[in-house]
Amino acid sequence: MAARGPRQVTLYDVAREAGVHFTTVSRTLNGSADLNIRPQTRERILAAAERLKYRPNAFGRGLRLSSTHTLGLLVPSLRNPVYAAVVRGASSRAWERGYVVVLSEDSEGGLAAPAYERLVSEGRIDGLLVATARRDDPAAEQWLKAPVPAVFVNRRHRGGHNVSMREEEAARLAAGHLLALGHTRLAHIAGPENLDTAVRRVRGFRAAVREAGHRAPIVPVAFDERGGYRAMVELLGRSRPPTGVFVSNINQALGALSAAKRQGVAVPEQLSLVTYDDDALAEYLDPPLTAVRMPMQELGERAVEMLLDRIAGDDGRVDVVLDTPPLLVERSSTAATG
Amino acid sequence: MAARGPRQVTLYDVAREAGVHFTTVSRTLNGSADLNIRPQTRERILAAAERLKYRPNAFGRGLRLSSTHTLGLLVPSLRNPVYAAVVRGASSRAWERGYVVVLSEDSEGGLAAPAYERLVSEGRIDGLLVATARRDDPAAEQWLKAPVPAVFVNRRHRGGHNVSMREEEAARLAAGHLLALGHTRLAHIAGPENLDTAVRRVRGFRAAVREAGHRAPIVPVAFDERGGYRAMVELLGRSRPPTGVFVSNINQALGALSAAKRQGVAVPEQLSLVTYDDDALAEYLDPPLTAVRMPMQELGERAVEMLLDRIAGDDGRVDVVLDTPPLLVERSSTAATG
DNA sequence: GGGCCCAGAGATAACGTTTTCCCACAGAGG
DNA sequence: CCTCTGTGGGAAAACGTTATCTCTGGGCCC
Repeated sequence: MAARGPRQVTLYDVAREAGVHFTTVSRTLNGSADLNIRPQTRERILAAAERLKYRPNAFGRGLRLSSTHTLGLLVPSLRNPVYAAVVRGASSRAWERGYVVVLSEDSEGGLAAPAYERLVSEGRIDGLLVATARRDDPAAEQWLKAPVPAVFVNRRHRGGHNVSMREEEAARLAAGHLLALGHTRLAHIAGPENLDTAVRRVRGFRAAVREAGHRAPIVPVAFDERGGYRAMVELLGRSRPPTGVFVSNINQALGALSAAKRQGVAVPEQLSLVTYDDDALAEYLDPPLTAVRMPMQELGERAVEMLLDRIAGDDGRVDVVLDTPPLLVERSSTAATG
Repeated sequence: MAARGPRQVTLYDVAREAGVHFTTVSRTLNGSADLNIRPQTRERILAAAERLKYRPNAFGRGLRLSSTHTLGLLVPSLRNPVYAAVVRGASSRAWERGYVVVLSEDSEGGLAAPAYERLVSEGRIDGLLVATARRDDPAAEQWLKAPVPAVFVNRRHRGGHNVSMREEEAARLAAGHLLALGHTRLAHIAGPENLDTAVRRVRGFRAAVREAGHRAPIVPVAFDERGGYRAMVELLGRSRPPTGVFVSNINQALGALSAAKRQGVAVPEQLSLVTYDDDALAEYLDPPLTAVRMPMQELGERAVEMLLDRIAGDDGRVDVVLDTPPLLVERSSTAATG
């Protein structure tokens, strides 16, 4: 092995430098409750620690305290740019609190459960953020009675601790926008029916449409480009195709837009499109997509806070819904009916 | 705190169950070299471990072995879907090898260095994958002489261990495609000049164009939609605008395409566009983008392998270039010159 | 002046591993 | 009968922390 830098600085190194016992260093640095230390000694220790750039070894500390200062984060897919925002929010908030985040992607729906299983059974994490749970997921039940606390992100799980957003309202906002533009033949391209988050959007959309005295088809498909494409093809093939469509996810929106154009349907002239999930992406499509912006980064942050509370023993808040309201960002994919 | 499952199973638990000393369990499970153990005892131990689902505590083991079985991964931005593939490749390979990956995003160019600093100084990682280094990055130098080995991913750093792809060839492929279609007025929307990976693409593109007896402008901009947009506006504003453009990154391509359309330039009729980085995204744009597909997932996998070799003490391979050749995926954004 | 208390710090134990060393016992050989 | 050599496994130490318990002077009160 190539010669590398020196090994980590330990309490013993600092103690030697300061001329005290190593436990004294520990107590001083931790601001121990029964600290009876001469200011002068204290200064010497602090200076030594500073000079040597002492940082407590995470594994030594973890072993002693049986706390790892590490959180697990399970996300469905990193291909959805929106999850990048969740990851960012969670990582940065965790970082501020002295925690590290281990990410696990449930790309093809198989790795998350065993990955979690290993992280927990090896004692690597203090808690888990779950953004992947399906409604019928047996793994979710397992997480509930695991030795570490879990928080469901953007999912609501019975008996679990959840943090979510005002999704129904977001869907209402989108539907309301289309209705206000004079559209009466609406439709919703939804996510999988076993995803709580998708169901909530459906609920909001449906309620808004019904209140306006209309009915609208819901087409549930996978949360990706392909799903959106197929759903749009299906909708446009109907005898009375919709003139206003609310799409449940940005990847789907890309597919839906593509399908409309290939079928020769002009957006927004013949078809208005609103998408859930705002992202820089939406701005650069043709036409730029009207979108409902959701506080994804904040979602990640709050989830971490809730999890840290639970780790600290405070299980008080069970369901958190973010205050931040959905924001409709109007671009050029929606227009008044001719 | 809510009552949760029992604490972790330790060697002592297994030992009690099997009726032996706990160190005997450890040696048996690890297949220790000097294991002189009665087959019958061995079976009893294995069965007990199985029954109790024993998994060694990562921190106890880490402390003893001074190895964490954790790798750090620094990526520039998760918004680029291509990095999602790198993350996936690295995570899955690491997982197979019994390692865990800690992701750190260098979103606004500030967090990566301190994040790394903390991971290393707290003894949390055995090695680091760096996909963020700029050519002039002072942090990169620091990583070279750090107490843990680093591997640069998709970057080549002097004095470092690097794994990269056939990027020059990829750029040649793109340029060659445009030339073969009869284009003579080419241009390249490049990435930042202080990124090794961007420079290599420029080099390949420039060489191919020169060999064909032409000259072509290079416009270096940020690796995002906005950068691509501005670069395209600039190119189209020239007195002799290009008819064939090679874009260095999928996010840029989105911006470039958007700019062309807003300027009323038809793609591919008046302008052919090829992008580096293939992604499902490209398929659903209008028109679907011709792209050069690169083995991003394999890049992540190989980087992990190289890093694990280094951790094991094998510093043999210094520069790895993936064999997998770039693949031109022809779609509808390129066409022969009228 | 003797006991007491308190400041100021050292000593010890424990977290869960792995590794090295050691010990007991059996059978064999002299 | 005594040592010698394996065999099968126990004992101890160490990794770097933190929490608790203990020790040592010196000053104070009575």
